[in-house]
Amino acid sequence: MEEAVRKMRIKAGRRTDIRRAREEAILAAAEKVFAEAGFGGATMQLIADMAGMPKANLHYYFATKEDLYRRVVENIFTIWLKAADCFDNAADAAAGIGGYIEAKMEISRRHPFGSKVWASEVMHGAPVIQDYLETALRGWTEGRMRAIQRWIDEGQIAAVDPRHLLYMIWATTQHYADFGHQIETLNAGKPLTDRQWRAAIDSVREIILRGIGALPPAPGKP
Amino acid sequence: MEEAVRKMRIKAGRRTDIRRAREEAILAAAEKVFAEAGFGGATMQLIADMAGMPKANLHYYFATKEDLYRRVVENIFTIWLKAADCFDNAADAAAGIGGYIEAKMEISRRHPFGSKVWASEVMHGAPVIQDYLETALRGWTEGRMRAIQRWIDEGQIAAVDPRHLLYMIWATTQHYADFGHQIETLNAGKPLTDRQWRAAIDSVREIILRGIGALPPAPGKP
DNA sequence: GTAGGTCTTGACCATACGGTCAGGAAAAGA
DNA sequence: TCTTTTCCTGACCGTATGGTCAAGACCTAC
Repeated sequence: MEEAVRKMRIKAGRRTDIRRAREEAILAAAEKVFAEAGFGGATMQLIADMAGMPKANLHYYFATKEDLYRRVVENIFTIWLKAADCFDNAADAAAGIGGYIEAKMEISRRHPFGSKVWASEVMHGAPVIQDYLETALRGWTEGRMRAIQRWIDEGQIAAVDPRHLLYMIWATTQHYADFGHQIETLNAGKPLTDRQWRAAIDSVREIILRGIGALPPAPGKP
Repeated sequence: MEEAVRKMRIKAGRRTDIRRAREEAILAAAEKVFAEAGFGGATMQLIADMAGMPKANLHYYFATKEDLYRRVVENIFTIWLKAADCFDNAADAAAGIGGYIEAKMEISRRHPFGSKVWASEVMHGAPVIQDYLETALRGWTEGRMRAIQRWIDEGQIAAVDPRHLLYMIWATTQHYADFGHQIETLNAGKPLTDRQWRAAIDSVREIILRGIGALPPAPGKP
């Protein structure tokens, strides 16, 4: 193949099937290992074993451990931001915020490893994605805060601080992934069942929505 | 000094002043380094530098890195559990839960490093404090859940799931420590002021208390 | 003062880790 | 089939790390 053609291919983002499959396998293994051991505790050998290939092959696809880690974190961030869709296309405050809570709980359930990697990255001062925090995340946050403020102005919800409402949603939903081990231990050592997940989602949504006055007060109270 | 006297001294917990001071200095440095770099990323050299002593001296007081780490985690856990006092000596549900939220927010503010170490430990599967989770934490949790259930039965708060209420409190309050860097970034890169901390605490307490029906619905709403 | 303990520390060691590389296998064009 | 490119991998390397140790400094009780 001519050099020019190869470059065009890469530029067009059309890599070999092999390359795509291998990169995905490595990224999946890396996500798990980084989540379970942290960046410092993770080793290329562990990731290679989990991906079922020799260590040298990892360095063929990803130059350094940092590169691999960065790709993992970027993937998570993308998923994280995408959950915002439920926020925007909502009819009212209860649907918007409730849908967002549900979406984030679903992420915690489906991508526990990714959530942990993200948490770890932020906890350690966001050494590799500080720029994302300052641009994408800041912009996203300001947009949602405006949306919440609009709902407040319209009288749909109580006059809470939109910022702290967002933090509470993030914290609570991600807790079910990041502290999943603790939750499991407190659940007789067993992972949450479908029914228990449903109960968790409903509890979280109910308390928060009622907390911001988007639901009528609980019945059966004096 | 005779061997017997020395042993009595140690048994009585009365070590040398020097020993106590050094151990404290090392523990403080270790807490910070473990929080910022994770267990795997932390090095004994870094901790030694931060504590202002040569690395070999660390190993004189703490046999291994694991020992040192375990001591740090145990210290945190103690603080963590002690916050429960506000829970027990409360006149009613609003005071009990509100006080607990306030206490946990204060911990997040005063011990951000410890909170991060704890979060990191649990996120990675609690390799060194699994026994604590299964004994002390489980017992503590069950006790508080009973207290909450009693408040529900007495009609003081709505019929929420006590377990998920506790998780929400833990998640939200610890978020201000564990994700402090993200919060700071979203606060124009500046740490929260006293006033902002006050607003955060009030927001959290208000939303949660109203969410469980321990506060009257927000005023000024249709 | 001095004996017997505690504390300090530079030098050292074995290991494990991230990363490299050369050379071969496999696939993709021509 | 022959050539070119991509993919694979065992062996290897320099370095950083956790941990050791022996020798000395420093206290403290008598």
